[in-house]
Amino acid sequence: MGRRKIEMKVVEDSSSRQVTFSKRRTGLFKKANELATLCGAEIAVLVFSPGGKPFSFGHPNVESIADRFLNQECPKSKFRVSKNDEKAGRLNQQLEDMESQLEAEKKRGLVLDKAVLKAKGLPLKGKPPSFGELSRADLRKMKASLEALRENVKEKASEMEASSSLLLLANGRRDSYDCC
Amino acid sequence: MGRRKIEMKVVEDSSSRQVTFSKRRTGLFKKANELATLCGAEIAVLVFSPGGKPFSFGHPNVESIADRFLNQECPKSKFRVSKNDEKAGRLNQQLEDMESQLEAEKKRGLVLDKAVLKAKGLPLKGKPPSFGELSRADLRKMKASLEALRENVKEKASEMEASSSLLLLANGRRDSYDCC
DNA sequence: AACTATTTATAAGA
DNA sequence: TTCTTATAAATAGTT
Repeated sequence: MGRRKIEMKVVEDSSSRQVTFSKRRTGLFKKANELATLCGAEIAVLVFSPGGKPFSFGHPNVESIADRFLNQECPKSKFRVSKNDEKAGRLNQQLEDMESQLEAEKKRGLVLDKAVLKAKGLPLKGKPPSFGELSRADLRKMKASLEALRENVKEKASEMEASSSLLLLANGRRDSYDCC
Repeated sequence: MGRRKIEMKVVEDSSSRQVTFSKRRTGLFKKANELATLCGAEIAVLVFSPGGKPFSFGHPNVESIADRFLNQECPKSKFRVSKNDEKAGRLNQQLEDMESQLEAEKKRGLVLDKAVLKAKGLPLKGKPPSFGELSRADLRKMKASLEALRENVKEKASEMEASSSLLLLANGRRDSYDCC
């Protein structure tokens, strides 16, 4: 879609590849956002750049979508690639509200308030850890999340939601210790 | 992108919305595939249609992406928690210092005050720590995190969000073994 | 980061 | 639904 048509194969030049990645990732997230907005669809996009850096987009948020998929595709199939599952779920449509809220926050340039508030309330929902070992794992996550925050706090509105997910995980996932 | 430009708001007509969803979902997956192909990126896209039907795209597949995350984002070597170093009281004081420092950063355009307040309250607010060990660990973590925050609060947040997303997915998978 | 020439995606229409 | 086509968007190569 530009001056020339390009072959659909990996871009050899490292520099060009990085540029292409940046442009196309932006485009992909924009498309995802439009689909969510126009159709009231729930969408989550997870991406690892060629350099191994993670990016994501979620509407209304990645976490709920992931949970939803996991819960209904659980029976054996779990996650599969490019399959259209016919199992029906429930349409949750307060997307417009989210949109405008995020838009307002975006203008302020800062969108972590909600993430924080949300994260704050969730730790209580997890199963109470019996031993310090579990909490420590949580805290490790928290540390990681905050370090990430340090590196990266300026963002687009759409990214705020995923942030909350991270904080949520950091604070609430008691069962995550066994992955580290 | 067609005969006419359309408003970026939910398509009211149910039929049209369905058509738009189908077309755009196809387009989104195509874009995701191109990004993966051109840049060697790993991508997962999860979508719930307005009717609640799930669709997904993965390159190479969602699970591998989650696993990849776990392997690189949860190194055991990092974020170790020392057992007993400082007293809770002192940590609290440090947290407060951190808070005021962040307050200064806020004026520079970074709003993390709420994050700090939240973080500060969390350890004390959660389940009453039967073992002081937990509280101290919490505070220690928070302190470290906030120090990091103070250091430098700027970058792209997308990375951390993706991390959370993938973490969630990974955890979700593990959690769902029960019902599979 | 910006800027175009082109290629793509897609809103309407059939 | 699938195809067609006029336009809007995305973006490859360039500055």
